[in-house]
Amino acid sequence: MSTLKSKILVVATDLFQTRGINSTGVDTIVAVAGTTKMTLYKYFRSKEDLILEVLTTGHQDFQTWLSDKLNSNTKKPSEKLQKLFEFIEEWVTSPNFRGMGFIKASAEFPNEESPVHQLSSEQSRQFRQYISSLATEANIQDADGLALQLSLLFEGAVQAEQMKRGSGAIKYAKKAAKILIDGASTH
Amino acid sequence: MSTLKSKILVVATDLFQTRGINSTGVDTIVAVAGTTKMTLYKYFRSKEDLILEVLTTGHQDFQTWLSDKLNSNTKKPSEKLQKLFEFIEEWVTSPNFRGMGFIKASAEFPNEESPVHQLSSEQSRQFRQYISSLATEANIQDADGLALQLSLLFEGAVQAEQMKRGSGAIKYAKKAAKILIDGASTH
DNA sequence: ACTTATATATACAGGTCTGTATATGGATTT
DNA sequence: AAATCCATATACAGACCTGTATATATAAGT
Repeated sequence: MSTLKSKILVVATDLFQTRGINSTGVDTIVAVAGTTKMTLYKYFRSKEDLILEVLTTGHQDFQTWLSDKLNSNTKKPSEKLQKLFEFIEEWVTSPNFRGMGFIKASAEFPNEESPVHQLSSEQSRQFRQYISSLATEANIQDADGLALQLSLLFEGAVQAEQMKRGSGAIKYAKKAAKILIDGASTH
Repeated sequence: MSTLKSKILVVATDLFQTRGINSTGVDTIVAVAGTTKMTLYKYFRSKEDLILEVLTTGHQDFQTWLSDKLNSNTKKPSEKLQKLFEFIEEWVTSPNFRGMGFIKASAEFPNEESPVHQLSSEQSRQFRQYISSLATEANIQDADGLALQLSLLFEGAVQAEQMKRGSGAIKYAKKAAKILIDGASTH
């Protein structure tokens, strides 16, 4: 991938999170990225295309990072679920944390027919599915139910952390997750 | 309050939730409300003022509805916390549910210096504080901690329900809340 | 040296947005 | 009946937005 294209993606990701998607014009993006609109529209057919690609790469980066962390630090399948919020905490509290893309995007594009909303919704579903697969590997009966509960905690904590950095929400989310996991394991 | 002013508030509340705040122009609001821009700017100094008032009335309505429900249906303080998610479920699944204002607003106005963001953040804090007071009345030790966890579940569920109506997220949030409350009560 | 690809600089068309200015229509009050 | 208030209708200024058109520079490959 061209360095300019990835530069635009990085800058857009940052600006979308810190200023909002609709409030960030393409002029601002190219100015910060140190290029021009002509170049941006060479790599992206429209602003909507840019938004979709920002969401896609952001979600891929997160999913890759998370599953790599889980696979390299745990051996038994049952441990992964327990360690999940450890790494989520590490991710949320890292200095370059910029929030979860699909949470903001779905708020700014509430229309269900919007491609941006549809992609956000799909990414949320995928993440829940991933947690559910971890729960299934850990021999938990209602894997989907637990996955939904954990994803609620996750999205709520990210929301809180986006709202106010250093709120400590993720710490209490981690505690709550442990209680819910332990509760679901015994049944 | 003038009927026209309240009509504008009702219409704006609905449009902000269904189309997004920044994507809804004042022209659209007055057209749906059946009035003109001149009237809108008679009652609201600016669009930002309108947004702030929509948030304020929406939050007041919710808080009033919720505490009235809790006060009229429960006697013992310890019951209120248990019944909390019952009524939240009733609210979320009601046909005129339009989401929680401050959750969307904070996503669309991420800049912490923005008055809209500040009000959203304050409303989130107030709601958490209310849950904490319920927990304190129920003799729970770490009332603030439990309140934070419950608010994460709440905001996550509302987020999920905003994303996809009838997702059933609130049902699992209710179950999770019961587990967390019971766990916090015994210690 | 010549061509080709890539990025820049700049301007602009067409649309939408907020907020205001001006003039007019009714209704109520005095 | 006259004056006052309230809402309407319409137009517009100024700013911002996306996306494109045109012309120029720069670098690399043949």
